[in-house]
Amino acid sequence: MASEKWDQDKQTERNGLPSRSKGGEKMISSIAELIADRIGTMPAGERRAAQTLIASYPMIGLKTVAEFSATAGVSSPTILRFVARLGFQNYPEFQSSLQDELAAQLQSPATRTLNPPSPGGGTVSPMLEATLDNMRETFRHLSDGQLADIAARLVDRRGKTFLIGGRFTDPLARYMAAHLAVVQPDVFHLAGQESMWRDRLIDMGKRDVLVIFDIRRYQDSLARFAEKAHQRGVQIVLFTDQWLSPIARFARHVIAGRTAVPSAWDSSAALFVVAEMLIGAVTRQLEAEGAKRIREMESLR
Amino acid sequence: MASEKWDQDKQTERNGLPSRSKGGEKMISSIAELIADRIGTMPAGERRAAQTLIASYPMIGLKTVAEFSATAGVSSPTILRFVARLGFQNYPEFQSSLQDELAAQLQSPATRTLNPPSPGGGTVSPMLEATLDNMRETFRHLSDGQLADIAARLVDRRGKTFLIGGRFTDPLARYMAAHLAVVQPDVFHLAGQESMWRDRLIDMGKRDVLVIFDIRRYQDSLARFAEKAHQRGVQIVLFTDQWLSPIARFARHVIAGRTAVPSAWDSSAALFVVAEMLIGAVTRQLEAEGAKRIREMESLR
DNA sequence: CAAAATACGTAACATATGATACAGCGTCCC
DNA sequence: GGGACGCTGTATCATATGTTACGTATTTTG
Repeated sequence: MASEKWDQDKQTERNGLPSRSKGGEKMISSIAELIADRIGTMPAGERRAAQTLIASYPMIGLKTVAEFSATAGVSSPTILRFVARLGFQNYPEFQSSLQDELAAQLQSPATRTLNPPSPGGGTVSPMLEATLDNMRETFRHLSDGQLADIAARLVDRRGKTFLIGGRFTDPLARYMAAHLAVVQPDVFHLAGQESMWRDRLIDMGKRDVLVIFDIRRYQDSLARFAEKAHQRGVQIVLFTDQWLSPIARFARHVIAGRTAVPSAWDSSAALFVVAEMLIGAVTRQLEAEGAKRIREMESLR
Repeated sequence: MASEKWDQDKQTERNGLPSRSKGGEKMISSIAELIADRIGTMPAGERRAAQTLIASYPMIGLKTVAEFSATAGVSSPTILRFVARLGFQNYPEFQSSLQDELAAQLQSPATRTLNPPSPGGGTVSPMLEATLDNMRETFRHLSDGQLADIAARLVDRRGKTFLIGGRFTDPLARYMAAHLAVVQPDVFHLAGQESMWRDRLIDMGKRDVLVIFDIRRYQDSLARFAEKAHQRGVQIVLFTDQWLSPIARFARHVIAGRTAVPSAWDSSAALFVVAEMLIGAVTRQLEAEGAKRIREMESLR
């Protein structure tokens, strides 16, 4: 009776990561980091391979060399040179390493939740941390109800929607306008000279909504504009920072986002996220009509 | 754009699970369930294979038939009969299916976390969760070093900086341009008609940097532009999504942000945050000169 | 208990897959 | 502007890998 080992294969003395021998260097604990570390020293083709792998990490690396090379748009040998440069003896060894890493990840979902404790030198991590905190804080003070109200106001299509922003926040207004305009008519982004938008005031009335982005340092021109719009009965939705732009006084809805980050600039990321959610909420509510509209629009392109 | 399922992975028409043809039967959505369903009807050897796979699911299934058979203590043909009984045509097909399953899991970490749907049928929270996850994921694959490299490239002021974006991402380009233009000269945002920017190509050369934002659906016009710029030796920095815009091919640096959220739209929030960090990094490096410049600018206002 | 059917492993086979040699091309440097 | 170097793709090669055929062992059934 064959009590021996079956297809006994040479029992892979599975190596972990390739030798990062020297002391004093930074700790490399995953292939992704290894790549990030060396991507700077790679030639163009291999860098494409690296980027492709990182983009859908690590799945591509588990497929065959041929598939990998195809998605990366390079030849097979380039892929092999790439893994060789990472320090692996051959492709299967590289794949094994990826699998081990995956296995470890799957077993401890905890490690997925947050980044490695962020080494001291990291100039990025503190900023990322701050940004994430900002978002949590922003949403702690922002209920679903409020967002739903605003979304409802934007959906209620008896009037028009105008959007405008300040020096650095105008792109947010544009971003929101670009999306809203797809799902509903009468969405206008106010750009250009102050005199330009002031003239649009004449088109605005009670049933219209004006979305304003204004963070420090608040711009007088925006405040003036907001006041006039308010006088005409326009409903104002204000995106501002935690210190509240003076426009808050005229606004029907105020969204106060946290903006503090360890940088010379304030961060608009939290406001950006709120804007995206509003876009999402509006789109969802318009699903029925919106779908038709979107199809029409597609056929026009 | 709109109306696609949000975590929909482009490629892989790859057969999902084997034919669970009949209606009325219980839904099988993973290979693990499929096995649990059929393990009762399997002969001894295949059952050992099944148990082995379940025990360290799904890693063993990604290895070779030989390794699988060895760990299960059966012969290779038994493994093959096992996967055949599950309904797969051959072993590679079985592996692909496992990989797809894994990829789906990895891409929506939110679902792993098993968060209670949050009070009030909140439409907001899942989106916030997804957004935060996107950021964590994005930065997991993005090292300080890479950002520093790109920042250095932007700081190295022997050339000009051009920024451009797609239909919905152009505001990001604007946002970044607005900030960079404050701390350094020769920053240009390319807007308007395609013909407008194409004419600017003539000003671009080896020492210049072109920052492009391009996410699904990728715009041909941007790709054409990128290619021409690349031919002129312009250094391209690409902000894209995890599926990589075709422009990645020409890019010197690629930043792949996660964009999947439970909404009809893709989210650019992660890219926005990266952009802010880049702005911060550049500003920091230019501190000395920058401070002077900013003071000058202040006095001009 | 005998005979048939099923299950399983051994060994040979075909091929998909990774590895290598080499030549063309672009780039950098002198 | 010319020569050397390095990078990349094509074509070829070796082999690891999945697959199949077949004979033996085991279980099932009348």
